[in-house]
Amino acid sequence: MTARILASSAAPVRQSSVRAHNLALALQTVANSANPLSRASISAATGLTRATVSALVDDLIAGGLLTELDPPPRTGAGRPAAGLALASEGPAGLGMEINVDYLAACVVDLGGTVRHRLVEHADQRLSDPPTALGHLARLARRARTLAGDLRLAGAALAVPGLVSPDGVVRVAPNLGWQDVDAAALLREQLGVPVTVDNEANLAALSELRTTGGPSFVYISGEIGIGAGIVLDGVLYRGMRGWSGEIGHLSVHPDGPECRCGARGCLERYAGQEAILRAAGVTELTDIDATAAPALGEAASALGLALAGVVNLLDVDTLVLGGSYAPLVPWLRDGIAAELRRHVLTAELAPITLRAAALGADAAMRGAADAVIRSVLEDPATWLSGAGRT
Amino acid sequence: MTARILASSAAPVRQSSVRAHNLALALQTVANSANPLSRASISAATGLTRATVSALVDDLIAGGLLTELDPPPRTGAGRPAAGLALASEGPAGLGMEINVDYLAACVVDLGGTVRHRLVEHADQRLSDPPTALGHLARLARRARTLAGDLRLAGAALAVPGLVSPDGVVRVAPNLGWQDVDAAALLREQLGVPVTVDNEANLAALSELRTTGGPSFVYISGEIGIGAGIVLDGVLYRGMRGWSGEIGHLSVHPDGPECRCGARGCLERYAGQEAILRAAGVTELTDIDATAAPALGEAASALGLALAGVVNLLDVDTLVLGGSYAPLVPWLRDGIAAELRRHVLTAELAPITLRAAALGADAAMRGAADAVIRSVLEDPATWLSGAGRT
DNA sequence: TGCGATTTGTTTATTGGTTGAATTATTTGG
DNA sequence: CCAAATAATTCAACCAATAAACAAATCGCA
Repeated sequence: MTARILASSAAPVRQSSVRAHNLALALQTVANSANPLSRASISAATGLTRATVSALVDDLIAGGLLTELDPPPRTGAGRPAAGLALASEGPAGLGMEINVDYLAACVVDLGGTVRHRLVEHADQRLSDPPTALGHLARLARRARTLAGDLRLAGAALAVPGLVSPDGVVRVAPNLGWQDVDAAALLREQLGVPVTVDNEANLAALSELRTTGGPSFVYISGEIGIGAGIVLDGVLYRGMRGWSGEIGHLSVHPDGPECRCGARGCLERYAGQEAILRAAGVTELTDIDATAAPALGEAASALGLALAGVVNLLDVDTLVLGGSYAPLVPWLRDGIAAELRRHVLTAELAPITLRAAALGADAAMRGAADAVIRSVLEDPATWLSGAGRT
Repeated sequence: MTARILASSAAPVRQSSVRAHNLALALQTVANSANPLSRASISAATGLTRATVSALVDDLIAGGLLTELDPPPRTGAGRPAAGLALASEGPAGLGMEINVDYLAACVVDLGGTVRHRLVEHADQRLSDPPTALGHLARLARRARTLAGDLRLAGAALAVPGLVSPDGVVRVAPNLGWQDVDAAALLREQLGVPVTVDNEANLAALSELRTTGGPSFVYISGEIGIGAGIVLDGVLYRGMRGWSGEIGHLSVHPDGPECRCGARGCLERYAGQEAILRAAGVTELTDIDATAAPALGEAASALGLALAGVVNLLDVDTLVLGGSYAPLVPWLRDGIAAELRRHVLTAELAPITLRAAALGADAAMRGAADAVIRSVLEDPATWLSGAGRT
């Protein structure tokens, strides 16, 4: 998690941006530490003066982003340090997800703790977008109340589809949606700023928080197949927010026809439906070691596609998430074999292939994370009072 | 070209970094303008005060990065503006390239003008790395002298192979090189800092300077096939500098065997050798409209691979360079057809497919550009006197 | 020819923010 | 109970940007 506030663009830098950057730096130093930090250790870690850190921390405490812990952990001689930690009663993030057969919402505090979580199973293909989003908003409000009415810094929604940067769902095939302004609809009902993003992108973000290396690709195996791309610690969304659409990479150009019109797409071999059919079961949870050999074709199709991803992006880690996560034991060898065969640099450096840390909640958690991440990356805006609820 | 100086990392920001950023901002504003700018127009373009801009410009002129033009372009009433332009006698970049059958070097000034250019045709597969680099260094020194002994900000070398960030050529199959510390060898002989990069990466950089949109992928068709990835105006090199290795993407998993050991790699269909064979000629320049139909297989293989790239990265532009550039008229339709078929978002937004602006010099020019780009992005370091020659 | 309008560029006092050194606060060890 | 050690705060100095006033150079029009 790097501070990028001054980075962005061709904007001039004034002194206030310096403060904004350093506030973010101090805050993130605390956020990235497992245990409470003292002002002195923040100073040591960042290179800022103790005087500066004190001033920054004062602002952060006054703004409700940090709290001073009463029982400071003490060692050796000298005045004991005051422990600093992210304020659990500070601004929280509301994460939501809508998918084919459920709605979900959760409230996550600054420290990353899930304060409340609600899931409602219901087939969303039947309801129209405003109704579905109305249900979701109600669920979210309930979650918020049950979490103790924390102030919200914002909300984010994970959607299985293509989303424009302005929060409009351009197309979500499995929901039957097209050009739905989900951000505006939810904003109206929740009264906080709402961002909308593809589920794979947000799931990748959650992975970044929990165990992420700087660069990896998260493969989300749901009904479709998507990928969230994290490069140098930053989620890459693409020019229009449509990156990571790997479900229709061509695996066998002369293979069976796909619903997208092309032939031999990855989804035909490694989509949820294809995997269930190959294993001869109707539920993913029914798959066990005896069904594993049947997954060989899915694994090598995935491996072929992922080899292409690694060749193109030079990432050293692939994370299998969504419905792939529990199947990793049966998929790993088949994927790894294709990676060895097709990745040019496989001999120069190993590729890590692992299951996602979070399960089905990944996208929703990533949505909440995206909100608190925005606060951690730009505390100055929060402190100035803009966007408080 | 965006200023990223304060961006980078978890570094504290002091006042001097503010100055560094704003120096870069002012300088780049001039660099990105087609005609000379006044201090006032820099102020208007950046949002910085006229007073601040004056101070910045004074520093930049004193440091030899900008010059004041004597005949200022005048319009309307008011005190005439003093024209500011990049100093053509300021620090220059030395760009070098080594490839299978030639060595090349050029000197490019701050404004992007090629001041001198030398190419020496010779088969490099016969000579060992130190000898080849010695030849190259001599060529570079001659180019430097013939360009009028400009001060150099640095040098960069384009290599057809995998290069580590520290400038070591890990493997360059067509040169027969392995683990060659090209940066150190050249540094010793040239007396300036040397960076080394993959030829496709640097060619992409040259394209960014000349006509680049913010995000595109440059496909370099040489003996092998590589890609340079530019995302949001920044060259993405990958975790270890090995991004863009698309030559061995799998097109037909059951296709003919490739020298890499796998089957049906892109290179087998669209590599230089495959294209010559398909067209039934021995020189690329012999290809004309009559040979065009024979390129259908190459085009669709390329299209298939590039469709995957677009699906993954969501870029809106593909630039065909190297030996592909002159073939674009015969390749375009075949590639576009596959893109239409396989790119999910093709209906939502068009994909631009075009030939590279620069020809065979692209990589060498990109190398020189990389050097002057480093000055434009961080003028403060140059002004402070570090790295002057 | 001369004078006001206009635009460019510089000067000066002010402000915001970091720094470094000195100072205060609070503990451990002898 | 005092010295050593470490944490945190205070305060003068400094750096860089800002705003506003000022100087410079030209045009337009009488």
